[in-house]
This record gives sequence, C-alpha cells and structure tokens, in this order.
Amino acid sequence: MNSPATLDSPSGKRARAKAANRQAILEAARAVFARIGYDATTVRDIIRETDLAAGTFYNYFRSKEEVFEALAVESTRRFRPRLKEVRERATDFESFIEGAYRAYFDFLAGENEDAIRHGAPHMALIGVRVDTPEMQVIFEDIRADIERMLDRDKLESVDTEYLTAAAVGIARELGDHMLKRRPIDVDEATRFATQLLKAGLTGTLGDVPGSC
Amino acid sequence: MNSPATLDSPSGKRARAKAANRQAILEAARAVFARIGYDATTVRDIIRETDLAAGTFYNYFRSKEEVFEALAVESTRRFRPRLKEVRERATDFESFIEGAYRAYFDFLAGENEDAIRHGAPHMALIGVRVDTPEMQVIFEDIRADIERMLDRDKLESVDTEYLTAAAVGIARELGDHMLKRRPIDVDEATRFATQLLKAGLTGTLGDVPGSC
DNA sequence: AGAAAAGTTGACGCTGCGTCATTTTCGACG
DNA sequence: CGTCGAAAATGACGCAGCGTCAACTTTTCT
Repeated sequence: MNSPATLDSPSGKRARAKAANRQAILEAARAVFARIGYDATTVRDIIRETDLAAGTFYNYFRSKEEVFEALAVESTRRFRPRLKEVRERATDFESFIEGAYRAYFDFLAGENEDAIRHGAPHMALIGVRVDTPEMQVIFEDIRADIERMLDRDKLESVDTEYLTAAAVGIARELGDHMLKRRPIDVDEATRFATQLLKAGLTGTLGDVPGSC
Repeated sequence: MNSPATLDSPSGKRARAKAANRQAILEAARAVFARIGYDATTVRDIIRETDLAAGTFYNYFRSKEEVFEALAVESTRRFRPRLKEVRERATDFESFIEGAYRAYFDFLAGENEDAIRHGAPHMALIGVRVDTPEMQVIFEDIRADIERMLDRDKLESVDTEYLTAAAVGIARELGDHMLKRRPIDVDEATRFATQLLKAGLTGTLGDVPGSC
C-alpha cells in the first residue's frame, strides 16, 4: 500500500541520490559562475559548494565546460515549451513574431533576475550567447515556424535562414541592451523588435516595387 | 650619417626587439588559438611557438586572456578606419547602412579566410563575439552615425540605442551564417541586411499610418 | 671602457586537474 | 534478516601548467 514514488523522484534511494547530486552540482556551478565568473571558476570551487568529494564530480560531468553546457541545455529546455505555446497561439506572422520576442525577452529577464538582484558581478547571461546543439535546435524551430507562417500568409521567396538569423540577432543584441536598462522593460523591447522585423519583412517580401 | 630608423621601428635596438617580441607572441597566439582552440591553449603552447622563454611572456601579457583581448583590439583597430571611410562617403541613411554592412561582412570574411582555408577546426571567429571596450566604442560610433543620419534625413523619435543594437545584432548573426555558406557571398549578406534594416526603419519611423 | 638599466631566462613552488584503488552504501535474493 | 555483488563516493596521487624571481645577458648612457 505504499505509493512507489512521486513522479520526478525515481524508485530507489540510489537513483534519487544520483539525481540530487547532479542537481546539487548544477546549482553549485550556477552559483559559483555567478559569483566569481566562469573563467575563474575551478571544478574544485564547484564541488566545494556541495558536500561531495572531488572525485565524485567526475561521475557526473567530464569537465567544467560540460557543466556549463548542461546549464545551457537546461535553459533552452525551459525556453522551448514557451516557444511552442507561442507557435500554437499565433494566428499570423506578426502575432508569432511578437509572441516569440515577448517570450524570449521575458525569459531572459527571468533568467537573469537573480543575478541582477545580487549585483551580478559576472556572468549575468548564463546560457545565452552559447551556440550549443540545443540552441541550434531552437534556431531550426524558429526557422520552420517562420517558413510556415510565410507560406500561410504570402510569398516564400525569402532566404529563411538569413531571415531567422536576423530575427535571432535582433533578439540577442536587443536583449542584452534591455537587461542593462532600469527598470527592465520587456514590453518596450518587444514592441521595438516586433515592429522592426515586421516592417523589415514586408519591405523585403514586397520585392515588387510600388506595392501600394 | 646613419639614418636613425624607419618610421614604424623605434630608435633603439631595445625598443625594436620589444615590439617584435610582442608581435611574435600575438601571431603565435593567433596561430595556436586557430589550431587547437582557445580553451585548450596554454600560455606555454603560445610561447613554445616563439623563440622566447616562458618567463618572457609575462613581460608582455598577464595571461592568455589578455593576449586574446589584444588580438580583439587589433581586429577592431583594423575595422574602425573602414567604418570611418564608409561614414565619410555616405550621403544618406541607406548608403551608410549598406556601406557599413558591406564593410563588416567583407572584414569578417577577410579575418576568417586563413582559418577557413586551413580547415578551421576551431576558433574561426577571432575577435568577433567578444564584448571588449573597443567593441563598445565601435557600437557608439555606429550609434552616433545613425543618429546623425536620422537627423539629416528625417525624424529622430527613434530609440537609437535599440536601433543600433538591432543593426549590430543582424550583422553578427547574419555574419556567422554567411561564413558557413560556400562560396562566401558578401554581396548577398549585405543586400539582405541592408534591405531588412532599411525597410524596417522606414516602417518604424513612419509611425504615421498610411504613408503612401 | 665601464657601469647602470632594461630585458631575458628557466628552475621552482604551487594550484588545480583527472584518475583510481579503496571504502562505503544500496538493493536483490535466499 | 543476513549476505553478497554492484554501484557510487572518496581523497590521495602523479602530473601539467601557472606565475615568480634571482641570476644572467644585452643594450644604452656617459
């Protein structure tokens, strides 16, 4: 009659400990990266933050780089469902773009709010500027979305890879600058990015001159 | 009757050696970064590529990070005059944007052509994605240019920081993708970026609806 | 020429890395 | 329960690269 386990904690004590250790290392790493910066951080710094021994670290990750990557993957994992929701709600190109930008800027603000609150000496942008495979998956997601939206709406004579790259570039750079302003204004950044891309696109699509 | 020195090599033997050593270290670093990647590179790897001793490295740079930064500064130093020329030739906003994008993409292709020619296992993008102070200077340059162009042309009710960020973001991301295509087509990237930003801007500026 | 200043050298002590033999913990089964 | 094998944790060890520094060499100045 004992219920076997909750959903996210596996059956045995063994497996539970394993998951907990992995998580502890990830959290410790996040903390240390934020405190002293990624470059300065050593594997020992990370493991010291947990109650594990040095050797144990290597049961979970091969290196500090791999921990970082895992953190990045974690971030993208958290972001993807948001994008999916946007995709499902979107009725046309504009609403998709707007939703996607809002989702990204909002996510970015959320991810960095701890770091910001604590003065964030370093590494405010965990998991953002990195080009992990997971990041490329998101890129392709967006590209596919854009392609679909364009098909649905109008022409498709656009270089969707470049268009996606431009959209993503705007998001990244604008996001960085948004984070530096106080108060952080997600709406403002969303409006700016959306309008720019929307207008830019109609201008690009409407290759045909005199479309008025 | 002995001519003192050429223009770029200072008077004494001492000073000349110093400049040469510094340059040797920078070139060695560039080579090693390109060959085995920035992370894997050690100060010893760099110095081994020169005929200097380990200790000598530290007479010139505090760390491998500092060498990298110096390389980045070198890159931006080489880029800035190109931007200046564009600024001087530009007659209106569009020609400036086009010139700036072309200058950047061309520069990027040039900077990476060695790495690309040699199979570029790593580190194709030296001095690009880094946010050095020098990079921020260029950002501000561009922003000032954009502001001036907008004043000259029309309104100025735009958030020029965000606009610049968007322009730069497009350049960066598009540039990355341009480098991955064969053959590398600077014209194509320039056309795409220019048209997108131009159209986006008229759409943004022309907040007034029905501008036809 | 001789002395002082500037620069180079490589050996040294130290820190952090990744491994691995040993020990501890867990869970399966009689 | 007790026993046993597998899984995981531990921390000491050898090693690699770091940054320093006292000794040495080269240049410059007078």
